[in-house]
Amino acid sequence: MKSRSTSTRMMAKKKFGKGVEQLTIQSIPHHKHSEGSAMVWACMAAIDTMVASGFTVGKSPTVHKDNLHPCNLLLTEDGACIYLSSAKAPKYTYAKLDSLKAGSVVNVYGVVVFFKQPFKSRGTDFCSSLKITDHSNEKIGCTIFCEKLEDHPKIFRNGDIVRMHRVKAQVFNKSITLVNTFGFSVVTFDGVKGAPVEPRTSSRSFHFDPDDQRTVEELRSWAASQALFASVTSTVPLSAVQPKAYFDLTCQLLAKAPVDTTCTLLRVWDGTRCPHTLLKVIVEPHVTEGQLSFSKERENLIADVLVYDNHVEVARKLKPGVFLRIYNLRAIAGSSTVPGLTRSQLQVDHLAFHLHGGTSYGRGIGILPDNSPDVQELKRYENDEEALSELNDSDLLEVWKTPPESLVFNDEHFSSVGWCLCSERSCGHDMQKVTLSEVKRSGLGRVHHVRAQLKAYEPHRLHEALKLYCSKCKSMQDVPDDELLESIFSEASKDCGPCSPPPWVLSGQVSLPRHAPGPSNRALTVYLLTQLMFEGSTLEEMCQLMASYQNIIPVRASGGHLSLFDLSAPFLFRALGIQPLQFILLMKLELQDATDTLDVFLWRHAVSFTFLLFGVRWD
DNA sequence: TTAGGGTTAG
Repeated sequence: MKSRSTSTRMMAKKKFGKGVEQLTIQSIPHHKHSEGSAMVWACMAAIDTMVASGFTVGKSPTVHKDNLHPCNLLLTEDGACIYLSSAKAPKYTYAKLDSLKAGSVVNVYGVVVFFKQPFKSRGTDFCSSLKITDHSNEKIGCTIFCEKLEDHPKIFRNGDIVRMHRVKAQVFNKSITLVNTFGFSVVTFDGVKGAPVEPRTSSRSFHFDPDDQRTVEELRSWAASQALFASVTSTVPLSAVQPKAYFDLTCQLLAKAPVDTTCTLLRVWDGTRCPHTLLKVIVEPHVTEGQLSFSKERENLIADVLVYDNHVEVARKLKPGVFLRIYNLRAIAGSSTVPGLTRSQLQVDHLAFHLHGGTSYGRGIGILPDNSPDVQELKRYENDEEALSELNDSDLLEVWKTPPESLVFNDEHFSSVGWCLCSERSCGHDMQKVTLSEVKRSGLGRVHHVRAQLKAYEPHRLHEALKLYCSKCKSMQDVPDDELLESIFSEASKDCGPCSPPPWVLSGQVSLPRHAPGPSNRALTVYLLTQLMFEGSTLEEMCQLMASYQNIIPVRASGGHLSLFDLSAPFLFRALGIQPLQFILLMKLELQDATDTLDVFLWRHAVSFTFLLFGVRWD
């Protein structure tokens, strides 16, 4: 076996995988050399060329056991060499998507504008369906059949960039489509401009040179300038979920349990708190995989997701702890369609999450690798929540973690003082970043991504971020301290004088006790109004009573005495139009970039995360 | 071979 043609013919007897021809290389002691030396030329999947010289060809002693090639290459100790011919690696050329000819096998680059996670076909393979585009603006559908999931494109979001080798152009419904063919391989890249160009692939080796780097960066830049994704779904955290909406959820799986043959429960969280009350599904503890129960604080952050039909098989393979993106998840409020599963009938108005059967609109479950930027971001949120839980003893924190319900800011109020209001909104991370001056020019009600430098922020102490907010008139004020309270009373005392009280109020005079501070013999005007104090009522009952009575105060029996609830309990003085104030957290950031500066308000959870981020004092 | 994007109806 001295010639290249001989060796090539020999290797063709056996194939391993698709297009890979292989001989085993063994090292043996010098005295066992046999059958002369050989120079062998091998081509592995037409990618890497290897030249091996000074080897001995021998019969494989294990051919009947391993069913591999009948010959071995035996490595001698006298100058045998292997030449890995990276310089001779074929130079790939890539077809533009508007130049595809039916029947041709090509290599292509493209920006993903639609994709489905691999799903089981009716045949032997998993099937990936995607649509890609490039500078030509042609959009080409692609169908990838591979038996192994790891051979499929690792696409996580629209905008990702794929490079495919050896796909065949076919005509279907008068349009060109691409289907994988013999020797197919695919590599995927993050589509975010400026992100590292790191290939996602399970291949042990693949071709990548500076031209590829340039191509990826050019496609990123081009895609950023195009409106490519008119997608109806987007990645939304639990804190921004809207009932009835379809959305993509990036989350961590905490536990799972089969519900029946067509439905599996996934218990997930993303570190954010959904403002809606979430439906909780009952399952038998012995069928639950993962943690069975959680603290009350954590439970409030966990979403129960019901996945159906074809997704049950995918869910079966998931391990608790894994990071997921659930595509085309649906939030449904008022659901009573989980028979026998709800903990009580009171859950009928709670928010349920369903991953319906089928793959329409990319519906499916994808596993995110731990090193993906999305997972890193998720971990930051989750860690923040962990930190908050540990500090749960603080009264202040309790107030902080109890955001008022239905808190709605009035945009006009803030725009009138020239400040930009950043309310809690969802935004896809594939949004293009804009400059601060563009934000200022774009008007109210828009959602933006900006990258800017923090110039200043206030307050510097957490307790100063706590404000009192009126949901009725939208006003906001500092929490009064003793000094402020004193000045409020002092100011009000100057306005004392005769007035006409409402007819349902009794009025009179009382003398201050002799030992009271201030001038002696002072008399104060008093007004008496009827108040109802209720003991033992539920919140719901209190709310019902408020519709019928003017003034209501909830009370309790404490140590044999009548006492008030703590200040967080609602009370009502409708007679004088009093509206209980709510605690909120507010923080102001001053941002700057090359184009402008911008004052930004953060509120609710955004403040807590920012304080943690800045290491601001908690006292 | 398979699928060939375009919502379950729990």
